[in-house]
Order: sequence, then structure tokens, then C-alpha cells
Amino acid sequence: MKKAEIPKETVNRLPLYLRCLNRILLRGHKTISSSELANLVSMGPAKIRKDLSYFGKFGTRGVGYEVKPLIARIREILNLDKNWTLALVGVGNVGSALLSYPGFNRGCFKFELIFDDDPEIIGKEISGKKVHDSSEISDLVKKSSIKIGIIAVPNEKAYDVADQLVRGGISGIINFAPVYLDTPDGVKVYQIDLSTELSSLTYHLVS
Amino acid sequence: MKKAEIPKETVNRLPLYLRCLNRILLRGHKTISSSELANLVSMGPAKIRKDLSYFGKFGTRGVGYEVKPLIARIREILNLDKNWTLALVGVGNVGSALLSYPGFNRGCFKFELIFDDDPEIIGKEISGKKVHDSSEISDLVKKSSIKIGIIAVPNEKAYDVADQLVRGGISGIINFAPVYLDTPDGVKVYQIDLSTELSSLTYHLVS
DNA sequence: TGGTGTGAAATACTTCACAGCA
DNA sequence: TGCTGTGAAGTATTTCACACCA
Repeated sequence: MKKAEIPKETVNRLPLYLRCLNRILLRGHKTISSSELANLVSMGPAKIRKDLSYFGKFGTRGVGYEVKPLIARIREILNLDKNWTLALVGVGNVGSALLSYPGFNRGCFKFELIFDDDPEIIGKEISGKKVHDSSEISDLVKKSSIKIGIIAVPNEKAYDVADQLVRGGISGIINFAPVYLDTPDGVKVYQIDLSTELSSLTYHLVS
Repeated sequence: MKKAEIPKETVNRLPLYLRCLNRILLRGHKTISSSELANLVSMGPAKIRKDLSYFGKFGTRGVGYEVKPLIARIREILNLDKNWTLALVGVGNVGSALLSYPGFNRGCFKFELIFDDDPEIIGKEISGKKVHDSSEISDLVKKSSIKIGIIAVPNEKAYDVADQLVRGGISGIINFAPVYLDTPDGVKVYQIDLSTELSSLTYHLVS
């Protein structure tokens, strides 16, 4: 039960399981065994049982796991049963794509504050939200209860934006700018970088 | 030297090192020690030395690593010294963001084929490239030398697109649709899913 | 019978600590 | 002296194999 004992890798796999289970549920299956789930995600069944066992016993011997309660439990473990509000900085191509990303506005994530530094855009409404001046980031974030900031600005501006988000009291950042952000201990950064993903691919594609 | 012996985790870190080294180079530093690099990426210096040692000895004892050759070597290891052409399927919000992503058109990645299934868009030019009908994916990809396909279409269409890319002879896929793609053994899939990244964050943000 | 839950074994990865070289 | 390169020790994760139960 103690978080410290749960392998990082296990936590990383939970969203993957969740995606599969949701599909299984849509197909009308009520239960699923570890081997069936294992097939769907190309892994060994033991790994799945081990992973799930860290959080309790939801399986029935001889049958498998009930899909619906399992989904609910994983969502709970990942804190996806709570509502999360987000601050988005940068409404260029990436920012706009995020705002219209369907998996977002339904679900537990919602954009609450939007920032940009382009005078043409500041003050306008996008997706029903007013775009604020980037210089107000720390102030407005501080006044809100937002815990997650998304950085979708050009590289050289990312450092400053991260800094402002941190001063606003954010505790997690998703960074689309391909630069390394150095943040205080309490602030987790997730880096999304297509070049990185592509590098992993190219490494494996030539043997 | 044999790839099989190189830890997956090590390969995953190489793009991160590359990002930092490029920044170091821009700042005019000629050499860097493992401890300096370690600081920049918040890791232990031994890990960096170990990582680099899998690919040979580029360091000078008492001095550190020469930045330029190190960058060149890592790019070579990741096969970033070759030119890669890409097929993009889906020119919606995500697709457009990718086309205008600056780290792409310079560098070794280039979009060569673009597909969509919207009759309004098919035949038009985007970023100087004609948009083809999605039904032609497997044919056109087969005729090209493209090895990497990027899927940026709505979820339910992703399966079919993946199928067509595979039949076209692709060997790597980057999938932006939050669904699990089951592909043959020779085809690597990288899943980019903001919900997943956010889940990893939300897990850690509540203790 | 069929599939979970789990210690124990096997494997993978990280960290330590130090020999050896510029 | 300072920093790399690396075996060896330490930790984390995965896989095995089987007791146990619906």
C-alpha cells in the first residue's frame, strides 16, 4: 500500500492497462484474465498480475478481473477520479492542438487559464476562455488552484515560463519545448519531445 | 558493442544528453566532464560515464569529454546522421502542429508524404506538399523509401491507418491516437498520449 | 479446471569505489 | 591532481512456478 514500494515501472504501465480496459469494456466484456490483457499489450501475464497485486486483490481465481471495478480502481490509483485544472501557456500550433484534443475536455482534465505573449491574441477568447498576458502567469496561477502547467512556447521562452509557473505554485509541468528545465524538487517535469521519440525509433530501425 | 547488451534505459537517455550537449556547445564550451553533465540533467555522474562507455571511450582522463565529437557520436549511435523521411496521416490540429514543428524540417527528419481523408483538403498543398487521399497510403508508401509513419487521426480511424502503413512496408509508427495498436513484430510503435503523461503526473501530485 | 496472488530465482539496471592515465 | 572507464556490489524489476481458491 505504501507508494514507496510500488515500482515506478508499474505506475507507468497503469495508463496503458487503462486504455485497453476501456476498449474491452466498450466491446461488452465483463471480465478479463491476466493472459488476455497480456496479449492485448504484448506482455507476460505474470507481470500484469504482479502489477495489479501492488494495489490490492481485485481478481477472482478461475475467472479473472472484473473490468469495470478494475478501471475504477486504476483511475483512483492514478488520481484520475479527481478533477484537474490546467494552465496552458502558448496558443500556437501545439497549444491549439491541445485545446481541441478530445480526450481532454471530457474526462477529468480541464484548461482553466490560457496565456500567450502575442498582443494580437491577448484578450481574445479561445475555446470559451480569455487569453491572458504571459506576464500575469505567476499572479493568476497563484490565485487559482491549478497544479499542472503546460508549456507550449518556443524554446527560448520556455525557461522563463517555467520559472513563472513555479513561482505561481504549480507542482507539475508538461513541457513541449525541447529544452531541459531545471525546477525545484517539489516540481515534476514531463518532457514531451517528438525528436526524442523519433530518436528512439531511428535507433531501433537500423540494425 | 553489440546492441543487445546496451540497456534500453541507456538508449532512452541519449536524446536527453544530446539536448544538453547542444546547449553546451552553443554556449561555447569545448569540453564537459561527467559531473557537469550530470548536474545539468540531475543524475549521478557514474551513470553518465557508464552510459557512454557502452559505445566506446570518448573521454579524456583528467579533462572530460569533447563536446563536438560526443554530439557527433551520439547522433551516429541514434542514426540521426542519416536522412529520414516521414509519412504523416491526418492534417487536423495535431498534424498541422507537427508540420510546423521547427525541430523537424531542419534536422534529419522530413515529411515526404501527407494523407487525409477529408475531400476538402485532399489535393491541396500544405507546407509545399500535396495532400493525398488516405486510401492511397499503402500504395504510395510502398513506392517510397519511407520507414516511419505518423498517425494523427481520430481514434477509430487509427487502426485502419496503422494497417495500411504496415502493408506499405513501414517499420516504425508514431501514434498520437490514444489507442493501442497491435502490429507485427517488425514494426515498432511509439505511443504519444497526453492523457498518459498527465496520468503519470497526477499519480505523483497527490500523496 | 482455470486463473489469481506471491515468495523466490533470475535478470536488468544503477551506484560504488578505485585503478590508471593525461 | 582530476576525471575517465569499469569490475564488483547493491537495488530494482521481471519472470518463474506453484499453492490456493472460485
